[in-house]
Amino acid sequence: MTHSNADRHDDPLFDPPTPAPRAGGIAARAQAAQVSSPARYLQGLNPEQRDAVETTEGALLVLAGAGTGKTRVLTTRIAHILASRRAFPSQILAVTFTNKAAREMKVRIGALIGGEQTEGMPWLGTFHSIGVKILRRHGELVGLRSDFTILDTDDQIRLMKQVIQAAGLDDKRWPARQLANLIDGWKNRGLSPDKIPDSDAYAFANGRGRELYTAYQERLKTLNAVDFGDLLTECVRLFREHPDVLASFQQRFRYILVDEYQDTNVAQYLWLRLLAQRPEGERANICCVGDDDQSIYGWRGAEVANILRFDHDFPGAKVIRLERNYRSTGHILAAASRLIAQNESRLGKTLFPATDDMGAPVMVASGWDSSEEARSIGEDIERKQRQGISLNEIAILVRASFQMREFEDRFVTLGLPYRVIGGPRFFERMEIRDALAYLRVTQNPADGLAFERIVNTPKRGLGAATIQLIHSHARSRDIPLLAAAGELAATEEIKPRQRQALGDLVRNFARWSEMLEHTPHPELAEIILEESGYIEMWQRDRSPEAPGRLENLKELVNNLGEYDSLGGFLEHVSLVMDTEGGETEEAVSIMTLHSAKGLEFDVVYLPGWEEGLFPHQRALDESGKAGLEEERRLAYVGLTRARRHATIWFVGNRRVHGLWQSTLPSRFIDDLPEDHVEVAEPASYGGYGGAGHYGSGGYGGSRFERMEPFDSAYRTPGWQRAKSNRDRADPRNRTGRGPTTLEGELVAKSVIGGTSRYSVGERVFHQKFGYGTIHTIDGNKLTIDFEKSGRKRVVDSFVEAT
DNA sequence: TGAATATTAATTTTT
DNA sequence: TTAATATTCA
Repeated sequence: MTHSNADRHDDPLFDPPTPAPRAGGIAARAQAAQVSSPARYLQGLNPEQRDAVETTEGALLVLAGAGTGKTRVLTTRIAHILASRRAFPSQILAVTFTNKAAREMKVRIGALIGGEQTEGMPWLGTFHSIGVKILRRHGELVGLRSDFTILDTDDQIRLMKQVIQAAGLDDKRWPARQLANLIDGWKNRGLSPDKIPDSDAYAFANGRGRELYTAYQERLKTLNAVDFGDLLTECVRLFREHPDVLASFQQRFRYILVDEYQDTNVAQYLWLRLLAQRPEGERANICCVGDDDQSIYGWRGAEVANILRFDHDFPGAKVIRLERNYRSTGHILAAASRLIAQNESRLGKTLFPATDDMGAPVMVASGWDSSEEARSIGEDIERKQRQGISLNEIAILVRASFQMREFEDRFVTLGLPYRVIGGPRFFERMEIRDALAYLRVTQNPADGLAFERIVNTPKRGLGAATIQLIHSHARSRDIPLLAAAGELAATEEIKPRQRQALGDLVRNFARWSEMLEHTPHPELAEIILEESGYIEMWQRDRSPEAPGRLENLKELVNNLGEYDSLGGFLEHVSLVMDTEGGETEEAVSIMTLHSAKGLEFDVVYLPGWEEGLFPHQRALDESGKAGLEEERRLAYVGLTRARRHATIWFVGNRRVHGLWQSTLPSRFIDDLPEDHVEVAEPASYGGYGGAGHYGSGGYGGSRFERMEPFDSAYRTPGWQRAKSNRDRADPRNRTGRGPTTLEGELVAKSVIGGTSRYSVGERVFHQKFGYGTIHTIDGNKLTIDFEKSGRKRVVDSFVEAT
C-alpha cells in the first residue's frame, strides 16, 4: 500500500480490493464503521447513503428519489460487500431491468474496486439474462434442452398466428398481436394456463384464450424454445418443482440486490422471493432499491404493490429514504415535489435540494398550435446554444412518439442537430433480423421459425402454398421444417421450379452448417449473405433505405467478430437487443418520457402538456385513477430530469389522427406550485387560443386562469381582439398551413365566449372542406356535413359563417 | 408474384 | 394524417 494520502483524497471512491492497513486515523474510521475495512469509497456519501451501503445484513428497502444517488449506493454497496470480504463476487446476485443498467453497474463497480472483481460477477445482469443462465444449466428439469432458442417478439407473434390458425380461428378477427399481449400479461403475472382467472380466459376468442395459451406453450416445447416471459416463469417453475436446485441457489446468493424494484412484475417478484427464502430463523440479505414515484411501467405488468408491501414480505425490513437531490435546482425540485404530492398511493418522500441555489423557476409556455410549439422551442434552443450551453445537455421529452416528428421537421429546417433516442433498435431492423434468421438456421437447423422467415427472402418462388406443404409434411413426420423441406424437395410432391429452389436452399444450409466447423464465423456470415442472394436483393432494391440496410448488414458482420462463436453471438443478440450507439456529436436529444427515465439534462423541454395527450386519454379510460397517477408520475419523471431549466408547453390546437382538435391545458399544470413557476409571455403571437373555454373541460376550471399573466394575456376579450388585430397585421405570422394561417379574426371569434357562436343546421364555410351544414356542436368542436367531403369533425375556429 | 388499392387503427417499451 | 396490413387484380 504505497498510495500517498494526496492520491486518496483525489479519489474518494478508491479502495483496494484487499483490506486496507489499519493505521492512525484510518483505524478510527474503521472502528466507527464497525467493519474491518476503513473504506475510502464511503467517504463521499451522505449519512443515508452510507447507511444504505453499510446495512449489508437483512432486508433493506432503499427508497431513492430522483437524483439522490441511487446507482452510487448500489455500486458502492457491492464494492463494500466485496472489499469487506463478506462474499465472493460469485455469491452476489445483482439484478437490473436493462442491459444498459447492468453495464453501467459493472463499469462503476470496476471503477470503485478494480475491474478484475466485476469480471468475476457472473450474477450481475438483467432478470432475463440471469434467467437464461439458470435455465441453460437446469432447463432439462422443466423440459428444455440446454440449447433452447429464445424467441423475440416477432417470432412469438408469428408462432401465435400459427396457433390461432391451427385452432380453426380467423386470425384477422383475433389478431395474434392481441393474443401475444394477453399471454405476456399472464406470464408477467406468473400465471400458467391452468392458473389464469376465468374472466381473463374469456378475453380472447370467446373463451378460447386458455386453450390457445396451452397450445402455444406446447408448440414452444416442441420447438425447444422459450419467449421472454418464460425466462422468468420457467425459472419459477424450476425452483418450485425442484427444491434442491432452489436450495443450491439460495445458498449461493449470500447477497441479493435489485435495481428499480418498483418496476418488477409478479413473475419477477416470485422469482426473487423464492431466491430470498431462508430457513426458519435465518434472514436473507436482500436489498431492493427503487422509487415508487417513478413507477411508469404499470401497463407492462410492473406492480408498484411490490415495493409498497416490501416490509410485509420481509418482516423486520429496514427502510432508508434517500431524499437529498443532487441534480436539480430548488425551483424545479419544488415544482416536481408538489406535483407528485397529489398522488395518493405512494410511500411518501420529499426531495430537498443539495444546494440552496433556487435556479430558474419552471417555465410554462403556451402557443396556438403544435407548430408554434416546435418553432418556439427551436428558437429557445438556439438562444441557449448561443449562451454556450451544449446541445448534448438539452432534451425534449414527449409523451408520445408522434410528437417527435414536428420537432424533427423544424430542426431539419433550422439545421439544428438532433438525435432521436429510442425507436427501432439495430437488431430489430428487418434486414438484421433476416440475416440473423439465416445464421440461426445455420447454427441450429431445427429452428423452424427462423427458416420460415427467410425461406422466401429473397424471393425464390416459394409462396404460401409451398410453405403450407412443408408445414404439413413436417407435422405429419414430426420433423423440423428444414428437414421436411429437404424431404419434399426429393419428391415429386411439388412443382419443378419450387422443387429446384427449395432443394438449393436446403443444400445451401447443409453446406453452411458444415462450414461452421472450420470457417471463421464472420467470414461464414458474409458467405451466407452473399450466396443466399440476400445481399443482392438489397443491391437491386432502388428504395432510398436500401443503402442503409446494406450498411447495417456490414455492421452486423463486423460486430460478429467480437464474439468467439456464432452461438455466443446469437445468444447475446437474443437478449441484448441494443448496441452501444457511440454517438458523440453535439445534438439535442428527442425522446419519450419513458425512455428518459434515468437520464438527466441541464435543459429540458416538456411539450404537449394537454388534457388527452398528457395525461393520455387512453391511460385515463383504461386504468382510471391508477392510470392518472401513473401519468402524473411520468410528469414527475419528466420534470426531475432537468438540472437547471425546465420548460413546459401546451398549445390550444393539436392535430390528432389528422384532425385538428382544440385542447385544454393539462391538469398537471394546475398541480404545480405558483411560487416556483413562471408563465411565459407567448414567444411569438397568438398564444394559447383555448383559454376562453376554461371551465368547460370537465375538470372544473384551471387555477391558471387566475394567474396574473393569464389574466392579462388571455382572458379579456378586448385584449384578445387587440392582440389578434395586431397579429393579423404582422406578415410574419402568415406562415405554414393549418390553424396558424387562420389566426387573426378567427382566433378572436373562437376565443370570446365559452360556447360556440354557431348553431345546429347553420350553413358554414371551411377553407379545406368547403360548404357544409352543422350537424352537432360539442363545445368548440363541430361536426359538419360537408357538401363535397362528407361528415367531418372540426374546430369552430376553422369555419366561417356564410 | 407483385403492384395497386382498401382497410384499419392510432401510448408508453424492455427483455 | 399516416403507416402498416390485407385484399384484389393483372
